[in-house]
Amino acid sequence: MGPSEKKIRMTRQRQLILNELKKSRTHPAADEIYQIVRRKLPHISLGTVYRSLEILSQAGMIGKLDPASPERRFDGRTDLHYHIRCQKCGKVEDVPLKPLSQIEARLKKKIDYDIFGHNLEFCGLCPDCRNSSNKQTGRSNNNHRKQNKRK
Amino acid sequence: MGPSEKKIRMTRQRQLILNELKKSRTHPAADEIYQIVRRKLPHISLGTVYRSLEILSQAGMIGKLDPASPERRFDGRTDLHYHIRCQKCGKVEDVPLKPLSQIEARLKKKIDYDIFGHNLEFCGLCPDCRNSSNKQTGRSNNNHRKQNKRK
DNA sequence: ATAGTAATGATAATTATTACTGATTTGGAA
DNA sequence: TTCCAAATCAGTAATAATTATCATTACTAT
Repeated sequence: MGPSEKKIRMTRQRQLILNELKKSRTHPAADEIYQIVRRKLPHISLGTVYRSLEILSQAGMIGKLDPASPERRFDGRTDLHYHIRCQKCGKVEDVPLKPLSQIEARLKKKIDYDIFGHNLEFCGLCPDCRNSSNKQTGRSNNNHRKQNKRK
Repeated sequence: MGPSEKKIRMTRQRQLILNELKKSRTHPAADEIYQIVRRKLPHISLGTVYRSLEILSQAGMIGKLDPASPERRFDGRTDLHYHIRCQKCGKVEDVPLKPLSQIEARLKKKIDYDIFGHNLEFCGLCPDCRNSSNKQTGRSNNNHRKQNKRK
């Protein structure tokens, strides 16, 4: 279904991580999963957990809550609007869609939360990146990482 | 408008950061803003940039693209669904809303991107947190930070 | 002007994540 | 089965983004 699904080797570690994640309803972070799986597999390494989560999510077997960039971004606009992020170059652009003005009220009727706002972000491939290399390399395409040359 | 707006002191640094952010259409990260503003204020510190961005966003004068938690979270569900995150305790829950099945097609008509998916997240206060302390302390309420006791 | 508070710059510390290394496991072909 | 190359592992070091600390400087309101 996703664009980059591969057949992966299902090791004991990956199977266990996958099972625990399927059981859980709490959307755990890597370290929480690590704490859980090490109860059954005490020698598992945190690195393995990170790698497995990445592999499983690339295979479409689990979801990432934040498929976004590693650094936080800011916005001069304060009116409600939405964004699209290019999977390849990481660029973020505003999107010409009207705000979903009803959606918070609709949700409010269904759950007992105070609701302050919402965020909608699209994920895609920008025209530049599509044209520059039509065929993707097959590898993950989050090659946009900063280098924080601290002097 | 937002829940936690305060009158803040508008220093030269904050004014400059705000101006540059208003000018920009690229949703820059802290370090990019730092690179820009230091051209006009060469002695500004990166820490000041981070602090100012946080302050300005709390005052509702700028937006954060990712008001989310610092760690990436994973999900056993792979079908399209949405989440709400409690501002106070950081908990994330699934939300009983049908997927916005048309919205990607609607956007596709307006922009020249390949679109792969979208993410919708609500921001709120869960019943537990609302009831445990009705009055907020006035300070920022992202007190949910991990400690990664490495060993 | 002075006192008190808040913000700054410089730097250190923390946290989440990724990269590296050599050992181990895996699945397919002979 | 047995061998082998490739994939994966555990353990650890390194990196990147962010936050904390702290002494100094700049505002603000008396």
